[in-house]
Amino acid sequence: MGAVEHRGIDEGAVVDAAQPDRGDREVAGAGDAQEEREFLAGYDPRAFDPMAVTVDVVVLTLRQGRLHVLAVERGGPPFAGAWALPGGFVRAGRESLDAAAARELAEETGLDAAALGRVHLEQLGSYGRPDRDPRMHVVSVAYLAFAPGLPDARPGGDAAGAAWLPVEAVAGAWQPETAAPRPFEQGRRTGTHGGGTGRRPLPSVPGEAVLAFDHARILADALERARGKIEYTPLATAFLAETFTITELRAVYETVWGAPLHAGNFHRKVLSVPGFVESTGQTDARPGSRGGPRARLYRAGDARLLHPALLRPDREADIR
Amino acid sequence: MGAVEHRGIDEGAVVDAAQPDRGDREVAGAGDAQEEREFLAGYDPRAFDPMAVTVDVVVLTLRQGRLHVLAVERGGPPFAGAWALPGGFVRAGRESLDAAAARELAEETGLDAAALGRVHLEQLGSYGRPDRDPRMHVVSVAYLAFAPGLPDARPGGDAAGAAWLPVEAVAGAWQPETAAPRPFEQGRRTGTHGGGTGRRPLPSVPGEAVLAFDHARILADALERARGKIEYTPLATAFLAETFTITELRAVYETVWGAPLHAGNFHRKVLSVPGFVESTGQTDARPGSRGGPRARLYRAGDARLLHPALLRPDREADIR
DNA sequence: CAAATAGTGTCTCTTAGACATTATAAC
DNA sequence: GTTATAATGTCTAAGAGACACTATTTG
Repeated sequence: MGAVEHRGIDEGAVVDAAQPDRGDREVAGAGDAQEEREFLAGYDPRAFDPMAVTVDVVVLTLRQGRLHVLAVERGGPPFAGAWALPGGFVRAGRESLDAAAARELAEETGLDAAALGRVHLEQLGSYGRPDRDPRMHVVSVAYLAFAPGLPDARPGGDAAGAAWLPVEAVAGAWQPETAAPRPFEQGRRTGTHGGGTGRRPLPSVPGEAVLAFDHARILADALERARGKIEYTPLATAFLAETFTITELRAVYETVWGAPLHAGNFHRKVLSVPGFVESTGQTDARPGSRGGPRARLYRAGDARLLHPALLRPDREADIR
Repeated sequence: MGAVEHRGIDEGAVVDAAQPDRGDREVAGAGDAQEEREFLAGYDPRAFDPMAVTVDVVVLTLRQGRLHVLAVERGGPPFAGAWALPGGFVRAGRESLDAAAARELAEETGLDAAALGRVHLEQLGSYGRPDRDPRMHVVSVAYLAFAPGLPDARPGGDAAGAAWLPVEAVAGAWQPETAAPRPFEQGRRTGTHGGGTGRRPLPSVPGEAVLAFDHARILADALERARGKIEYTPLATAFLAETFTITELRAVYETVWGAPLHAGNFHRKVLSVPGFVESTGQTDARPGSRGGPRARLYRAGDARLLHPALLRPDREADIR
């Protein structure tokens, strides 16, 4: 993704010689249009191989100038004791995917409705390799959340523990081995991450947290989405309190992108994009600890897209 | 999605006062890490409310200078006789989501592996409102495909018919009522499209095709994704044959974006972006029917991202 | 010949980015 | 005073877009 999106890659691949083998189809009978009621009355939802649907949420926040992800310690098998993304099964027939993600987010963060109202939550993508969970075929719909500074994590639900992990300390997340777009799922499985076997991932560099299932892959995709998203939306403000300084906003970009930005140019750019931030007229109560004038305070503007977008530095290198 | 993604909006919302009610959690027992094997042996996948997972594919192509989407006529209930996106149930335990989408694509288009290799296929997003399918809670993982000119559609699988529908002729797809980002699913249901009740959608403007389920919403999201995707990737070439002229490429952009582009500037821009197209040294065998020089032929280059990206005209208007 | 199209050249305006400068505060 | 930071100004290069122009083909 380039300047104007010079934006993150969502996901993409070319079909590599799909092999359409015949199989079961679901729609039973060929009743008339009128008699759908009868059809539905006799419909047996358990006639298929069972599948489960979960939501997993990648909650990102900034703590001490570093990007952190919320992780839970699994209290039961599979992967008992391992770190995982917070998530859980969707309640069949009772909630939508978005509602399930919002519920998991609320449960695991322990935030009240007011605080949750400032959290950005969006769907990231779905992950459905048959072997990604050893119990059964589980399709996980991953969500991505941007949260402002939050209190220490506390276990919610069945989790044995919860913690904010620095994303650089998660194996395979910050710098995924594959700079290339994700290879088509059904094809080659040469990559090492993703826990493709459903077994516990192999130990990695000491000090690095290893995530259960394919959650390292999900986190890597989430980080790439986040990097792209703040280019063309004002969602970097979702990492900050209701009012913030331009310097704090710049710190968000520098942390998420992992690259320093020019303070002066960034400042002018942010103020020039319509609707990105609006002035509060206030100045920061706690001035810089090492001198300097009090910074002005801003709040998020009403724009939902940045135009022109911000440009991530040094994109030429990884274009191809 | 902006310039560099001035790119399409993927999806996003703010959690509006989620209501976390307690409920069943899935992970049974709290066995030791060592005994996962025993746990799995006694694991009953049917212990949950049943859910089904389908894939639906939005196959876009250009025919006679208009954007078309592949649709099938449903052969059985629900929505028997109505148009729908091609798709079907994922084979539990036997295929990944990507594989299921590729299989459906192959079945419904009838293309061979060679032709499929030129089709771009990517995951679009998942749709999981509990009432989107009257049979049961069905989560649909939607995929988006860009295909070059294809033969007439023919029914595959259980479909009663298949056709390429001009997207402007599909109710609620080309210009969705909500210019705003999709409202959070669990919240307000004021919109008219999506077939939220699970019943057959209400009749719309005569001559407009009405899609079953929430497929109009999926198609609308797919079109927005497509509009953004061709800004920062060279995937517009996926709509064309292996070799093409710059004018043909421009027609793709004009059709997908629904806006005319300046021929001269577009030409220079395309040739200036590294890796977008590469020359074949050939010229078009069939020159323009109304005069003019023979156009040079190009093929897709090796870039996966365009840098700098192409800019969609007139984005200022719909920023907020 | 006229008309239409492919491809290139020229100019202007906007923007990104490098860098300098001024102002304000802590020490 | 020195040092650090906030905020603004200046300059250059690149790119977008408007427009003009030439070349090549059909009829």
